[in-house]
Formats: sequence, structure tokens, C-alpha cells
Amino acid sequence: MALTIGMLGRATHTKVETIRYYERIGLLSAPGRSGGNYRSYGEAELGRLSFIRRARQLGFSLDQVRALLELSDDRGRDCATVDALARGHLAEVERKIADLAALQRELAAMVDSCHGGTVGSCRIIEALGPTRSD
Amino acid sequence: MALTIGMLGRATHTKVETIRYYERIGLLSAPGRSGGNYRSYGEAELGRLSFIRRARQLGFSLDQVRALLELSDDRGRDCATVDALARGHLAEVERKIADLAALQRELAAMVDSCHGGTVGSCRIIEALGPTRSD
DNA sequence: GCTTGACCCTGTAGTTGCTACAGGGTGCAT
DNA sequence: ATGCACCCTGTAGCAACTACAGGGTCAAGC
Repeated sequence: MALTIGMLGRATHTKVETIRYYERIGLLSAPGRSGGNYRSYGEAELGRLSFIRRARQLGFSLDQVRALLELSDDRGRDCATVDALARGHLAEVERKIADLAALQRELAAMVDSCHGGTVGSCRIIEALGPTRSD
Repeated sequence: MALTIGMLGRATHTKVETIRYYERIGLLSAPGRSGGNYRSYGEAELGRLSFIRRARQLGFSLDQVRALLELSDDRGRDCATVDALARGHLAEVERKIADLAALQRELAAMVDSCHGGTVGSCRIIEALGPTRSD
């Protein structure tokens, strides 16, 4: 069961360049080469890359993914660290949601206040300029 | 009323480097120089930079800000374009909120399922690995 | 008048997480 | 043998800044 980089990419919905990038930054280790210097992947790499992609989809940064991978390799260890990492990320996501919600309210109010007309009297432009003197 | 770049930065909560960056990419035009080749700003630049920072705070991209600035300079024009831009951005923000909310639900479920123990039996790690065979 | 320190200048490289070439080599089918 | 899909390396680009390095300027205090 040897995969080329293209096959691995298709299996994990990952661009070939992205896989090479992960290798370059040390998130994936360099795989074996076969025949004409092509990368050759197996089951293990498929699992690892799937893990990475799933974590990325959940919004973990590459550094967080790196930490999760390291932790997950040490199966005997207490999973409190993993839990803390996930909880931290969750808190971050919740903060972002709150920020965006505030933004959304402001934008909605801005858009609502526009009743057409010219830019000169546009409430949106007005809302952006704090002191449009003149 | 001439401002140095540092004063302008303090007045608009903008780092000096950021102001120079905005000038480099043409968002701010090059100001006059005074004395020993220092940039010298006036009321107009203060207003323009405030506008930019406010729009950025509201999550508009620099390209969107550039468009808004161009539109706001033409005060006789119909403000429908401004409205469309703001509405488009609002829709984008709302999409982001929905995405993050979905993420939040998944992360919360993941974190909830962790009841301590070792990494080997950690539900979080399990949730990330789709097919951790073996 | 000379030093100290805060400020200013230019130019370049780093950040995150990829993506997109350019300029080649390989493998398989026709 | 020739086309085509795929692979290789290396480098540069995206957003939107940020952070230096290596200098020049200016006002105050001694």
C-alpha cells in the first residue's frame, strides 16, 4: 500500500504543495522515496495527515496541531494537556464569535441607516468618518 | 497644526510603521516634509487615517477601504455602491459567525467528551483521528 | 557645546498558512 | 517516440502588518 503524494492529497483533500509544505516545516517527517525519487507514503502517514487536516478544519493553528500530535504520540500520558489545549482554543473561538457579533451589530446599524441619496449625505460614510469637518 | 508621524500615530492609535506602510501601498498619499526630512501631516490626513482605522476595525479589507475612500471622495455620487459594499461585508461577517458557531459546537462536544485519563483513551485525540487503526 | 534620549529616516525581512509558478525529470500508454 | 499526467526542487507571492538594523535630527539639560 504505497501512495504517491498526489494519491495522498486526494485521500485527504490536501493540495500536493501543502503536503510538501508540512514536510518542510517538520509537521510531517520526510517519507521514503521510490523509483525516480518520488515520495512514498503508507498507512501511518495517511493517518497523521488526516489528523492534521481535521484539526486544521477545527481551527487549530499549526503550532497547536504540532502540540496535539506530540501529545497524541505519547499514549500513556495524562490527557489533561490535550484537554487544556482544546479548551483554550474553544475559548478563543468563543471570543472571536463575540467580537464578530459586535461587529455585525455595528455594520447592520450602519447599513440600516442608509436611505439612498448621494455620498455627500450617506450615513455609512458619515459613520466611518469621525469628524468630517467641512 | 502640523503633526509628526508619531503624533499622528498616537492620535489614531496606529503604529508609526503602519502609517508608513499605508503610504507605501498608496492608501495615504505622501505628505510634505519639514526640517530634517520628517513627514508632516495636517487635519486632512488625520481625518483620512481615522477613516481608514475605523473601517479596518469594522473588518473591511484594505481593498474595501480603498474603495470606500474613493467613493467618499466623490460626494455628489449615488451612495448605492457604498451601501452594496457595506452589505456585502455584513453578509461576509454573518457567514463567518455561522462558521465559527458550527466550530464552537464541535469543539464544545469534543471537550465535553473528555473525562480525563490517559491520551491513549482520550476522546479528543480520538475525535481528531478519523481511523486510528491500532 | 556637548551629550543624552526621544524621535525620525530608509530598507529589508519576518509573521501565518498556504498557493503558484518556473524549469525541469519520470512513468506509462499509444 | 511522443504525448500526457504526474513528480521533483526552489523561489516568490498573498494580507496586513510588525520588527529590526543602521543610521540622522532635535530639544533639553549640564
